[in-house]
Amino acid sequence: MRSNLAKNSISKQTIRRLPQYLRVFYDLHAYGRSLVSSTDLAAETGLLPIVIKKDLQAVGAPTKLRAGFKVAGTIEAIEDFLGWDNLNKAFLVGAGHLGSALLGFSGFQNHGLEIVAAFDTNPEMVGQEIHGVHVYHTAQLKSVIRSKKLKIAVLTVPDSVVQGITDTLVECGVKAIWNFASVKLSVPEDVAVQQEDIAAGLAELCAKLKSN
Amino acid sequence: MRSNLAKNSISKQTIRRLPQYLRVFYDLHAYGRSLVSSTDLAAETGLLPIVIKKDLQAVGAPTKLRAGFKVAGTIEAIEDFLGWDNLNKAFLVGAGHLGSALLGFSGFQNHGLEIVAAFDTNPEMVGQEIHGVHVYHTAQLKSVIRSKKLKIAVLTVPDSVVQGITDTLVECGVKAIWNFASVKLSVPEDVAVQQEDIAAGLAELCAKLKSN
DNA sequence: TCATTATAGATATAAAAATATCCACACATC
DNA sequence: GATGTGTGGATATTTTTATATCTATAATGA
Repeated sequence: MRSNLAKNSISKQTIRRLPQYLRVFYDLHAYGRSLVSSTDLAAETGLLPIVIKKDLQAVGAPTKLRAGFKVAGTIEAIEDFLGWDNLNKAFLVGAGHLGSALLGFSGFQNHGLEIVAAFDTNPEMVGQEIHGVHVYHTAQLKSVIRSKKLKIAVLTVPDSVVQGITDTLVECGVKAIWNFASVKLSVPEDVAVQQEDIAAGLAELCAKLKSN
Repeated sequence: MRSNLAKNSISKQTIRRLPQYLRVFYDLHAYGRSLVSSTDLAAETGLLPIVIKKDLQAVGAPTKLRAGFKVAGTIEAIEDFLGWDNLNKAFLVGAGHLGSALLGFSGFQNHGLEIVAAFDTNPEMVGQEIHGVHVYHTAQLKSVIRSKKLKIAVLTVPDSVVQGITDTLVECGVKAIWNFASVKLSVPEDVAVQQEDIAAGLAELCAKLKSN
């Protein structure tokens, strides 16, 4: 029951490394470098040259023979692959600690994401601006999503309410959900969900610590 | 050049799923369930029964034949594996947006982590308490770490300063670093580093969105 | 008592990802 | 001009991870 779209078979791990490459290439570009080899990139990132070669090859990064990858062209290739060449409008539900932190993370501008609205149920929040983003009451979700035609949601709400909110979002035509709650979401097949679990990284760290 | 400690060969992916299992098992325990089958867990988590079986088997979770996994015993097994049965004292450097959000995340108490100090250079922050945690000036890093004998660091500082701070930490005997900055850290072999990259998840979401 | 059934356990297979090896090329150096 | 060298490209291999299949077991219920 897998996706029968070939989807060019670019691996999940490769995709997760792309932002890292992008940051390095931005730096190189700012420094005026026009070419960079996979061995140089390896020194910078801690990855193996072969991994880098294959990853960049996978997104069609342009090269110059015997000289490495073209910096400007590779940035374009990665941004194009991820759809980060244009800003996608998104909204955030749950303007608590984590939500506010995400709103304050200016880095999203470099990552194709522009958060244009936030929602919360806390009366003290509603009507405020957090880092320049207006906070609506969650009751207004439907009308705002529909009027602004938003398709991408960032969820930083408590576990207990996240499925209910998700159902509303799906109803409004939202097609991508970035979920920071620790609950698996039920959504139709055509809605993309990315589950974040902060504890997963901590577990990894603890396991490493133990084995040292 | 791989780790020649056999380290029981428990996979990284399995480790990353353990917190998810732990949450479900806490719930089951709270509801009074004493046994649960992998098929029930599959329905709850969205994972395949076979994955769950192998993961729990890997940490030595106790079972009852034909009836499933023992809830209380499995909690113990996972907590024991991750070292989450005791609270490990940790500290946080960089009490900005993300840092404050992490300090406010009470969930760490369930994840073996107790943040007992925070550090920042912002004079407005220093001396304050954020969610009950005292904020010291970063200049006091060495003395506080040494007097409290802290071994685990959470870094939510800007990319530009993270390596410098890391060097100080290593000098003070810190053995585990959870790094939220987007920079690969250079540390001695005996220091465990877990790199978090928020953009990796976003990249995954964007790729999924594209292929739908 | 006996067949049925749902379970973890064990083993086997498949898929994904990482890594190694070799090659043709164009630049630098002499 | 010749030659050595570092590059991405292509291919092959190994390792890791996910998934499928089969088995013995013990509770259940007729």
